[in-house]
Amino acid sequence: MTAPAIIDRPQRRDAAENREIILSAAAAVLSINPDASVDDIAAAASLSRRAVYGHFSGRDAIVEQTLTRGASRIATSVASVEHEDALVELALLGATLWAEVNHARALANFALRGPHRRQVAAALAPLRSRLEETIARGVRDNDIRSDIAPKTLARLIEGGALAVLDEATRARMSLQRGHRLVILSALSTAGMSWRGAEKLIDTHPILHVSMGAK
Amino acid sequence: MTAPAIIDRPQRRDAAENREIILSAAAAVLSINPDASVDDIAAAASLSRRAVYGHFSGRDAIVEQTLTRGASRIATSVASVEHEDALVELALLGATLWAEVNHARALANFALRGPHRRQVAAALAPLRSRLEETIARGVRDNDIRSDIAPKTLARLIEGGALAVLDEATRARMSLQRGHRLVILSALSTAGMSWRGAEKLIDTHPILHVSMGAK
DNA sequence: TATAACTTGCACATTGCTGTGCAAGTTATA
DNA sequence: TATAACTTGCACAGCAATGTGCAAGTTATA
Repeated sequence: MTAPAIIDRPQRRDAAENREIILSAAAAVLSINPDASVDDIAAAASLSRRAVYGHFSGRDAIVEQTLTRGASRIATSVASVEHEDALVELALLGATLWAEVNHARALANFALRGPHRRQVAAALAPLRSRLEETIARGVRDNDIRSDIAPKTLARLIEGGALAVLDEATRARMSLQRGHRLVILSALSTAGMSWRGAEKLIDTHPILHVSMGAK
Repeated sequence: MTAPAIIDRPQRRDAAENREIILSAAAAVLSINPDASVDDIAAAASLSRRAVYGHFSGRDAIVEQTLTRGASRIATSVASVEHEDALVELALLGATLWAEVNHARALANFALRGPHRRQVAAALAPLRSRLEETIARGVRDNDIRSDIAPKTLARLIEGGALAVLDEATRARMSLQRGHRLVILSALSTAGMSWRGAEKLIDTHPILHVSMGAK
């Protein structure tokens, strides 16, 4: 016999894939039911519960990873949004959220209740501060309502957007329709009349279907 | 000895009171955390867990009663709302919801997830159909936006209102401020410009502080 | 193709919550 | 004030979910 050398092989490719699959499944399942069990997640990932524990130390770790992941995806998208017109920028922020519906909803489900509140709040901080910034600018430019404090207004726009995301999911809305609806919701809450909002969208090609970045 | 007559005394007054206290506590606790345990509810009611089981057959019964109760309170309030101007009526519906914040939020927490979905949906049906009605009338009168289907719009207004309720609770907003904010949110989502919404409120005393009914 | 990486299924201990029984108190009220 | 109504605390069984160990498979890859 040759030497019984202890060889360390690298992680197998399919294992790494499965890890991703689990996180995707978690995002999908948790966005519907934030109390979903490890078994539920495993089933959605077409893996055994036991295998899941091979990838994550426990349910909390899965939730944590899912949230961190969703938050950073959104943060990244949000960072690249910019426009001279605060209203257009606001609309683009809404569109960004729409592009990440599943992640956004998973986050939203944990934003209020449960022991992950703080973590989620921290993870969403970039989006929120960005939103407040844009709103403050819009108020200065007289484009956005001044009868509600920017901080409060930011929360209301955020809440309204999530309501749209829920309704869009529930009604299996088309991508185009959902895209436009999130934008309309944000602009309306920001103070625009509906005709004004429609017009703004129509006159800015960047707000149409494909949105700016990939 | 006299006859060992088996006497049936009526329920004691404090017991009936305790039942009410439990339901109030449940509404408060469940509006914050829909997964609250029987122990949490008992603690909020300043009673032992065991005593709670003396009043209700189980957690489900408590939840069920709480929801039914909240729904009927809201349904009653909603039924008395009426105004020739659809926009004003919409605003009044919002104010009604505000007057029942705790119950409304408790309901909302169960409207989406869990096995009580159907029950809650059924209980909220009157409010929703009323909302859709009012919206449809507003659209006919050219007072409400026509770019979003009335059914969808109803859901968005509902969602927006709940977002306000959440934010108002979180920020410990004053009654007046919350009242006005819910109305503003509804009118904005309905398509009004913010100046238009402010003006509408100011020109209709019925939309001010004390709202119509008690 | 040999082998380590990975998955699976099962068993098992643990935890937290539900719901019930009972004995010993406390409190409203006939 | 006697007594039934009510509350309390404790013990206990049941259940669902978590997290771990292990033996026997399957699959990627060196």
